[in-house]
Amino acid sequence: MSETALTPPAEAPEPKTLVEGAYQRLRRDIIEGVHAPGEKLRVEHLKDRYEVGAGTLREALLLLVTDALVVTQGQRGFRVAPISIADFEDITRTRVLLETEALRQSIGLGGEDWEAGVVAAFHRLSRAEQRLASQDGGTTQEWEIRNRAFHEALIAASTSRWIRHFQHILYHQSERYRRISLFRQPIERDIHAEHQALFDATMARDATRATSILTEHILRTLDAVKRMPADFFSGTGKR
Amino acid sequence: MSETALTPPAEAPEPKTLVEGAYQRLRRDIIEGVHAPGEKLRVEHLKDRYEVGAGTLREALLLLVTDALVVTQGQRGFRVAPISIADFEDITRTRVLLETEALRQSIGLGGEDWEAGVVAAFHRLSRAEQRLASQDGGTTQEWEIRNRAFHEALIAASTSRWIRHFQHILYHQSERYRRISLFRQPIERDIHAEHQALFDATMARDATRATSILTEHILRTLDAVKRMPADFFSGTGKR
DNA sequence: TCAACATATTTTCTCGAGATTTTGAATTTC
DNA sequence: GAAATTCAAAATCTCGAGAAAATATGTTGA
Repeated sequence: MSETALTPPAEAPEPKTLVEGAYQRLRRDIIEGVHAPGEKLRVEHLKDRYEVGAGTLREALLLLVTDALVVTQGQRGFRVAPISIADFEDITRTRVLLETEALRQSIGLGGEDWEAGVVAAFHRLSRAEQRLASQDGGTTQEWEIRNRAFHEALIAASTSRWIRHFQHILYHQSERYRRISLFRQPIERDIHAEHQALFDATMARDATRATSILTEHILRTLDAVKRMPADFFSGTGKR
Repeated sequence: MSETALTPPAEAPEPKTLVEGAYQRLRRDIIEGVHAPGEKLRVEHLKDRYEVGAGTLREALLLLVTDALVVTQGQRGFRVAPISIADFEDITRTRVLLETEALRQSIGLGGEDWEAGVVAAFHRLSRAEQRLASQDGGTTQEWEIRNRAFHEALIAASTSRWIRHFQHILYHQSERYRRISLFRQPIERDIHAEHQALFDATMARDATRATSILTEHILRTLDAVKRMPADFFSGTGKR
């Protein structure tokens, strides 16, 4: 049994339909910057790249509106959602608000299954970080997936579907920015230390300390992006 | 110049396209319970009612997925999002989390324009409540619209687009439940008193008191729904 | 040289029909 | 009688072409 079978693919829930398939590939391409922020998404053009009909691609784009990765207005087609420092600051602070609340709930309510999930996710992430540090075949994409899995495991025991839903959306959003910041300034060693501290506080059921660490942890990425050249965001995809 | 021209219709931003038109009408029908929670939404059936093509209606349904008023899975079509007491409790508590934070920001940052907006919205709401109390041509729908306008005016000065976005979604959700509770137990006189207290605390820039009142105010609807017969939620639209 | 207008091209939006899949009923088998 | 299988009906998903709108281009006149 392969590893991907044990890990219900957090990213790819097996596309049951052409629309879902196009949706997933489009989403990944937008997050990875293949389609630049603000860029116009012409249906006729894209239907070749993703090998589906025009109507099908339109539906996929409509689904991306749900994730706020694509915007559409009136009769003027689709466009990749623009990015800006102000937007990322907003995303980050809202994420802190939701994710700390969810973590607080998890620590208060989580049972053994939740604990086991956190331990497993932390272990996986740690291994990926080791591999990344030693240049031993570790990929950023692998780390990205396991990082999200860890964050989601932390809040998995939250009773609030809605908080988890919104947190999911915001995580996708910040992924776009994180990718930019990593491009300039590769992963630093102390991210693992942050994760370790977060893990320890969580397992000790110390909600105050855990949420505090989580807040710092999330805000740190904001600082990294803030330090980037300001014109980085206005360069592409206008008009 | 009519009143609706001055008030950029918070509900109907002028459908520029058939999809948007069908989307708006469908959304209203779902919120009003024309399509019961859990009910299957057959495209062939609905395209007659809304007088659009099948593909167009599909796109409208996809847009409703964004608002989480419609759910879709794999190859099994569309369905009105189900409701439950647990879900409403979740919605309400998440709303409290977001809306109090947004109100706190507004009170801290809001300028004269924001104040003027709050005053105007409160005035409109008060008049609607007077009319409703005196049976003088006041409609519940009018009250509903102005109630939302008031709540949105309160947090209009928040810097967070994302919080406002999520709050907007949750408000639509709770509208479905509120409609049910009003059906059983009509508006009580003290709702106006709550609004008055909330208004006063906000204008006094007392963030602590204002958020406290807002929390109570929102939770009160939850209590009303909780007191309803439990089988109210499982009655319709199964399978 | 610039602005305003009219035209042409591109793009979006909309629709109906065909291919797949799911659902439901009837039949068969244990 | 209940479970499994088979077959028919219904519904979803998908596609390409035509109508409407927006954008780009070219022309005319001051």
